[in-house]
Amino acid sequence: MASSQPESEFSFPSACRIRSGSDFDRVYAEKQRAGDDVLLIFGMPNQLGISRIGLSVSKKHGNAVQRNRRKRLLREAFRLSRKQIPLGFDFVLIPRVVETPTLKGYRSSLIRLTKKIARRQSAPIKKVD
RNA sequence: GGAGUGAGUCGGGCGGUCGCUGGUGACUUCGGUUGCUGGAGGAAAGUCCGGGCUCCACAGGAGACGGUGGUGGGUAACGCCCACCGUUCGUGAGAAUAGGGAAAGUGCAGCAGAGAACAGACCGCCGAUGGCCCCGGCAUGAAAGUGUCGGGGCACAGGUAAGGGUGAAACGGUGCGGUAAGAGCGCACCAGCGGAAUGGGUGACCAUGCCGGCUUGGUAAACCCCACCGGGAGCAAGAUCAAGCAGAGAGAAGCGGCUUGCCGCACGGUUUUUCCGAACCGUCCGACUCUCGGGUCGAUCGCGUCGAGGGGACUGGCAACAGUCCUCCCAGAGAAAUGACCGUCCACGACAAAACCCGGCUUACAGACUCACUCCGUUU
RNA sequence: AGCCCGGUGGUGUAACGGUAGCACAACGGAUUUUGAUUCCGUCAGUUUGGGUUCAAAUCCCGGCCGGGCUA
Repeated sequence: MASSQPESEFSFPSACRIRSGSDFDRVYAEKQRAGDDVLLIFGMPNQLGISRIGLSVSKKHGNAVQRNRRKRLLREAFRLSRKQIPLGFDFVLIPRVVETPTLKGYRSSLIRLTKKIARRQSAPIKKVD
């Protein structure tokens, strides 16, 4: 990802998503996690210089519409908060079962928990301010 | 105006900002950037049927197993749809209907009840006939008695399914005759069953009268019989390419002889060494290279411009639907695209999101609207 | 996404179409100084809606819930 483009700060290209099952398994195997009332996050550093997210929404959240709703809110939260999220990590986001999820809640949890994981990692990480 | 029945349509709108994604054009440092444009449903759902498509299997027939079950149409096909018939429900518009066969055969019916399937006598009724008892007459006899006729009684044999009660169901109903009491025992009408006939209908079936024996029950979503249909699996099907790993063959650097572990020659390495030559070791495995077929991760196709497609008009048909012409191209992802925020309007937005594609069925659903029809009330 | 199973008290399980049993658990009582054990009793169920049948946990058709297999 050394190439630089005039890409908007709020964009969300497909390169920022974890796409393969082996990547998911690696993140789970690292067992670095942080959580609160609305979210549970697994994380580990990658060597890409960019942070990626993967989503895992269980059937407990309801039907396909309810599950899609939560995934979209999480993606939106990530997209709008990319400046505040540490770079160079793979995160797997698992929402907890909540009746009415909100974008605000997901954004604040996402920022707080990803920073928590990044701080915990002893490996040298560069942060965005 | 109220209540309702049936069929159908829609299922938040508009504007802005930031994003995602397919197609296409331009630019490109080949990473992308950018213009235009498309981007969930009536059920996308449940996966209950039917097809297309793909692979596997496959001579034909019968049987087994499974499914369907009024009739006639529609359809690629169906368990779907349309029209009609029968039955049941509703004042009605209409609704529901797995609706072939029980006089092919087998089985089943708890409890209650007297009796439950070519049934049955508990109470009741009768007791004509037979039996027993009493009284009287006559005959016979010396008498006891016996026989016979008449009258009365008992309810013993027995007769009786009209009445009671049980049950989901009790072997037709009403009336007259009949009888000891009764009974389709006889007759009339009604209901039901069977038969042939006439008329209508393609048909299911309907209508009409006639004849028959007087009755032959229920259950096949029990086994079964009859008719018709069905090969199996499913896009995680399947096809192409193919890291890695494993396999086979060949090569580099081995062949020959026989006494089968030795000899001969060839080659490679080490030592001695300028070279030749000599001595020793090796030419076994492994590694390496090439080829081959199979094939995992992954990639591409399947896969969405072309379909049993959508819209419109006309024609045929009661309709489902079919035909002709014109017109349109209308989601295509792959950890999986439609979202977020702001403003604004209103009946404040239900159920719910494609994953190979179609035709149905079933189930969920805030509300809004259209058409046709029925009943009740009011006015004229 | 496709395919395939199952559902009986709180739990584990029985029941040719004919009164839904059994064990454990829970509760109450007796025995015991108390508790355990033992004995007696009580409570509680066919996942749900229809249909067939005189009668359905059972047969048939939908819904709901749970589980499994296929990369």
